Amino acid sequence: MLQLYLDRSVGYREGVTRPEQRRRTAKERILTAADDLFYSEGIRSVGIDRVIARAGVAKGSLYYSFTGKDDLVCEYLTNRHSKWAERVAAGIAAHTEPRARILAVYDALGALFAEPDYRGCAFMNSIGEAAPDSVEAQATRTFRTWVHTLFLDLATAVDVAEPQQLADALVLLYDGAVANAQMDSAPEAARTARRIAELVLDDEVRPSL
Amino acid sequence: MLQLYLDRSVGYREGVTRPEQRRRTAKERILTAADDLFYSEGIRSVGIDRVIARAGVAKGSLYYSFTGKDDLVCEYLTNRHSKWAERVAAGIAAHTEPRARILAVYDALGALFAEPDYRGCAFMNSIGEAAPDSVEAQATRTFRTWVHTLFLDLATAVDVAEPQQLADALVLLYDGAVANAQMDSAPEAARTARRIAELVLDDEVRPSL
DNA sequence: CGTTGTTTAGACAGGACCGTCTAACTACAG
DNA sequence: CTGTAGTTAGACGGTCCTGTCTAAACAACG
Repeated sequence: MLQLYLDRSVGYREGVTRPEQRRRTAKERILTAADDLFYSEGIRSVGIDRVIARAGVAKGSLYYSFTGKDDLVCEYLTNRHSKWAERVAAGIAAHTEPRARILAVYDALGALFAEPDYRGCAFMNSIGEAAPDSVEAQATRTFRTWVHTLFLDLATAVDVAEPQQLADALVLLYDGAVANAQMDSAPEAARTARRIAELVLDDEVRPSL
Repeated sequence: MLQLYLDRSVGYREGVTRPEQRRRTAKERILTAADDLFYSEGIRSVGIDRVIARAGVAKGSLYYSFTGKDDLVCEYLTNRHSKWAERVAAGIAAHTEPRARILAVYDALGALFAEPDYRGCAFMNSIGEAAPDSVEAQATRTFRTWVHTLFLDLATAVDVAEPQQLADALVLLYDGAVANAQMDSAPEAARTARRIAELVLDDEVRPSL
């Protein structure tokens, strides 16, 4: 059940915190603040102090809810993963034909890229400066296996000789769209990827006729 | 002309420094050490002290040759850019037919991915945690314009209705291969990208017949 | 009421990191 | 021989960051 905290904002020295945030738990406020800051400025670039200032929370609350920054980072990435997975699943579920279900992923990318504060894939951004055994690297690995199984499942549903090969191509197009959209601030990359994906599908399906 | 420094390694407390490095200028040693460390562990993850220890050089030498870490980072990225541009240009120059010249870029990627210490695109890695006005961001912007003009030039050489559209697709495949190869440690991504590029070329050229 | 779980403000230690500075030494050019 | 450019070792200050700790308040529940 929801834990409601009464409005204690009266008499508080005001920071960036907006009033609605005040009704939520400290952990929730920390997580949304961390998501904002980590995603827009980078995990290593943002210190604990920035996060708690943004959340309007005491430092003790952070170390009460999380074991440390790594723990917070882990939860940040896990949330990013699950939210995106839900969104993609919803996009896919809107279609029944295997081919349309594949293309729906690129449409989901297009909607993502169109968001004003889009700044690339959180995992791609984190992995560049991360150590191989860091929480970032671990979260990225599970994210990548999700991407691969997603496309392999979708590729297996269409009648094609080598689903793995098709899946590899689709993953590459997915990655290309994401990287392209970030580095060039080019949201139309999703449409380009989708167009090429159709080409690949035509090519993989036709020859078996 | 070359500035030769006599072997002063006698009696030096030994670090990681190998003997051949001792004959080069401090600036050169710093740059190769920085390249090794920045590329393999990330710019922000590697401190000045690590770099000078690896180079076997005094801290003063670094601030004698560079104005600061940013300056070193800038030169590191610039070198990465020019070396890669040379390599790609060499690969392209080996062919005369426009189509083959395009595919040569993906072959160059394949050779790059096959290197044992490949760890992705230095620019993609740096940009994730970089501020919009940082030297990393600036170097990345010039790198990206190089990528775009490269493919646009190549695309214009083939007889196609919309070279820009073809170039966009080729850039996306390039980015996809790079991202894919890094995140999944999958050097075969270059072949996948090449395969799809052939498909795109077939599609863009044929309809005008 | 008292207890337990949650939150606050802030001080503090410890470490990493960047950059400056000094004092001296080496190589080479004039 | 003298001066200049390059180089060295290391100390130092200042900043930032993570994580711990304390003392106190508050909320919910029994």
